[in-house]
Amino acid sequence: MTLPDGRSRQFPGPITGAELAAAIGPGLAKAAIAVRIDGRPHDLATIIDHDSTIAIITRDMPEGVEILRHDAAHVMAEAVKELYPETQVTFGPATETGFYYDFARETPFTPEDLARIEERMRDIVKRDEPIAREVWERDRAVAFFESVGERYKAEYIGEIPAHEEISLYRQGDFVDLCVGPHLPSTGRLGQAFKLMNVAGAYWRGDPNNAQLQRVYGTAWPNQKELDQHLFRLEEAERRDHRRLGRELDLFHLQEEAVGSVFWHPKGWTLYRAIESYMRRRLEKVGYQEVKTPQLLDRSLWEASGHWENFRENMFIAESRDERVLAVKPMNCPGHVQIFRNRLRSYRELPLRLAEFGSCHRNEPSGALHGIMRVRAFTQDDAHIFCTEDQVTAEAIAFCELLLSIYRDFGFEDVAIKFATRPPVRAGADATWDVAEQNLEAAVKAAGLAYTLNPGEGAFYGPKLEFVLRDALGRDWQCGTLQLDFVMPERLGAFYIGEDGARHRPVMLHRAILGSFERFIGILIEHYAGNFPLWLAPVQAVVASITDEAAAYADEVAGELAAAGLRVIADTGNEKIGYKVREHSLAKIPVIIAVGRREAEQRGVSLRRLGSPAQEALALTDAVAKLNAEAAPPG
RNA sequence: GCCGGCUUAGCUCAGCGGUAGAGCAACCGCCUUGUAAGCGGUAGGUCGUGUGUUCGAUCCACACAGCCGGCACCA
Repeated sequence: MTLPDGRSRQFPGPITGAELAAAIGPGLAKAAIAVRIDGRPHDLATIIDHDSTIAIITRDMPEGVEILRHDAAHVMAEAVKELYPETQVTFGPATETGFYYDFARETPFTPEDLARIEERMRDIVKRDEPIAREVWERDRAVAFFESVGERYKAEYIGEIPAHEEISLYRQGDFVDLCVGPHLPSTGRLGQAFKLMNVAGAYWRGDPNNAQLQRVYGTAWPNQKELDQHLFRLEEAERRDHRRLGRELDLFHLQEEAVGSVFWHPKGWTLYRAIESYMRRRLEKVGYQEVKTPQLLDRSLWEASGHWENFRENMFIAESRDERVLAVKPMNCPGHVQIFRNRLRSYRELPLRLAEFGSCHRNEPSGALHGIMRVRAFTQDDAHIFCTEDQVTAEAIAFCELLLSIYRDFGFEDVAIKFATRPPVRAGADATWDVAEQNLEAAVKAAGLAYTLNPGEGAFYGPKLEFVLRDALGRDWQCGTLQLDFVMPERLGAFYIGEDGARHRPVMLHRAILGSFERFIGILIEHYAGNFPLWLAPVQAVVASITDEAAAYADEVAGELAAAGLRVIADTGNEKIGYKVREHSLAKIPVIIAVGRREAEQRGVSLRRLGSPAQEALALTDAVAKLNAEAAPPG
């Protein structure tokens, strides 16, 4: 047996994973929950009867935690079957932070049911029931599950490929179809789990199927990690952009404009700070800003293919002469109109048209979420018209721009996904071959690592999806780069080449922030509302300590404002401690206190959000210093 | 859109078949203040909307809307 450290051990005959772990050491035997044999995970009870590469999987390894969570799902299913025998079990996998199990049941589970189920799960863990794997003959397994009324399980067996084993796992009186591996016994799960909530979920993810009851839980190797996870959830709640949006007076939402944001002065200041930053970054690298109509005739959407693919999600309007118009759900057809409005020469390529494009999409009501998923939003959209030869250079330049901009917003960790042709699409397969090859070559040329996201491309082309990781470790897909050979053809875009003939341009659809609304939501949560100085809606407050200093406070605020800072004066009749608290809660980055002393010396006392330290400065120095600090990056 | 839950003052939340309460915020006054809550007072609600049951509904039932958690969707 070859072990992970490269050493090998000899055994006289076949041995189980558990015995192997025990042979290595008692500590390992205790922590062991499964064994990896020649790269594949198995139960500890698996008999190893040939020379193999072996690794013991312990409960603190990522692979081990996944098994633990999968077992938690099984224990939950056992608990549910004991408490509610009429319930059918379906699927119950591990997730990122826990597990779920989908149950088929007439009456939905209530929160009280969850408490009962969780209690019973703890009993089952205490019972420490052995978990045993059995391989069954296919027909017998189907007959068995049908006989016990588990129709979903029986149906699923029929879809397991013929060459695969049908394995069942038995714990106590509960038997479940499962590939495993699993723990040796229910006691090994431990008690560091918790049921979280119930939700509806379609059988096999298909809305045409029955809706099942999905019970979510979280599970960890030990209580400490469970507690940490629950604390992270609380932290996420504290940072929730809907909560901070209200507390910081950034925006609100209301029934009369579902899915649209009412931006308040502070929120709009933040929005404009981001917009002007983006505008400057784009101009520097050769984009030209445009603005295209909100309403465009139906015929254009038919030509682009959007009418066919997204009709249900478009807002439709009618003009008085009975033309049918759609409120634009995206900007590309508009940009193509600008491109094809006159003859274009190859000398103009690459032509980069950018728009802070205000779009409307009639999203299903259940999809809406704060300002992250809305019906009215603005994209930092642009379309690059270029030749096939220019694709790689444009793609590399775009990736560099995107990563640099993400860094400026405090996102260092960015993953890339490569999304290939979807099942329903426009354009010939040969066109897709070329597009996918080009995009793959481009991302490789940019020297960036990516993972494949098969079948997730846009209907007109493959795409790169840029996923950033926030301060809480959550992933958000924001940027995109899409390579499109289809739209230029459908909308009749061409340019005159060096040879004097007409050629089709390639179109790159690209966005960095995605939507302003969503990106601002992400920023709020990433920074927990503590924006860096250049983004803070109010950058500084000048608070007077006594009435005597009020006039001077106004003067200081005036000087800072004249230097271009966003500043307010607080000359109200409150103690300085009260003012510091109020403005700290409002997350204003700089609080400047001025009393009689400062007024006499023309100085300020400066304090940063989150720190009790005070800094005494001359007014002129403070203005220069803050002004320099508040300069946007890039 | 689907499943489930929720909806009481600006916010956070009590409450109950006999038409409502707290804290914070707001407003007014006193205090003239030195770095995360000084003190006192005042005002504030068609209990999401509609229909029904009832002598009487914020409370019970039904419908609708919005929101929340998921699912599905995301050009």
